[in-house]
Amino acid sequence: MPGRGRSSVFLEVFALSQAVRDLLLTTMVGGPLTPTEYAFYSVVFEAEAVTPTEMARQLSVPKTTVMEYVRLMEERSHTRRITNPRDGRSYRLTLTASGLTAHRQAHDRFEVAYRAFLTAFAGDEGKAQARLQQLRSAVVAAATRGSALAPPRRAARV
Amino acid sequence: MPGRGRSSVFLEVFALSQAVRDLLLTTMVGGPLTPTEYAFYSVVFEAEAVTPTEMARQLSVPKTTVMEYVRLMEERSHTRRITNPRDGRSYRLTLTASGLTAHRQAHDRFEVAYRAFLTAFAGDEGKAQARLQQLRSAVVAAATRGSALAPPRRAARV
DNA sequence: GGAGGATAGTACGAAGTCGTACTATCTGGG
DNA sequence: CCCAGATAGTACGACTTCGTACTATCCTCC
Repeated sequence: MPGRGRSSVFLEVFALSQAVRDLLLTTMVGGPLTPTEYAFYSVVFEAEAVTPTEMARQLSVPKTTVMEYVRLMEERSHTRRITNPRDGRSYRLTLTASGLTAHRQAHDRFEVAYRAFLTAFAGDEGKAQARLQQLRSAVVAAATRGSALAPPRRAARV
Repeated sequence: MPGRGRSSVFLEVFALSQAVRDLLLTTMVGGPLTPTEYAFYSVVFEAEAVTPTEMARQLSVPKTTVMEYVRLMEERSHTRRITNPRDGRSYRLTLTASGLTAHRQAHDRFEVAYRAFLTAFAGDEGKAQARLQQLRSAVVAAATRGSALAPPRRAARV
């Protein structure tokens, strides 16, 4: 019998992400971007130009969610599409001038929260980030193997 | 100028939580509980008896979200209220027999995913969990200080 | 070089999650 | 004892996020 288990890494990840969300919400309120929006803008910003699918991969988020934010960014004229001559299905996104401005302004607020966090965190930021990436790699690997073995969502008959 | 920043711990936390969510969704589908439901059930299970507010604190989740899950659990008769003679506003929750059964069944599926993760993760589970808790503590601390200084949501005039 | 399967993006509707505002109860000081 | 402020839970509506199903384009190998 499980008894009073020591919980799990996954439960702690869940709680951690909620805490981050909460912190950023209170800090970034009043700015041009919500925390989640800022995350998507940042991916476009750092990559210079990305496809929606690539964004989904980098954030481990479903495509449909990405598309919702793409829609939002375009509605604000914060992003522009670059057609990909190599692939007619796809396109790449970049931030427009106003998109860059919004990102920078949001970044300033983000930095306030982030610095408060770093102050409270007695540890190596780089190491922490590396460990998180390691965890995610393992989770993604587990998901990949799992879906390779168990997934027949629709039945994969021979 | 930020250039192509190395991203941040927060962005990685976001991506990690999404990856976990994705893994658990595919693994726990077909079971009695969704991954998030399982999280809430687990808190009640491990604590024997908890108040909604305590659940919110443990998971860093808003009270309203907790209440939605409490409603769900009660609708299924998976939980029971224990009135608190000390505090008439509050009550504590415990899992009923059927609630325990659902939790155990969901737990079995959860374990499959969790073991797949542990296999892929070449590291110390306990340490990883401890580091995550450390991160959360820092985030919560930053949020607390922040709200103590900046928050006047309504204006805190003297 | 054409058919079959995979992949990129889209449309649409539904479920999950949450913020705001409110009521009831508790607690501490006058 | 009672008032003021704080805290526990609730009601309600809105926004976020997502799953499913679909179309268009690409790839590959016969």
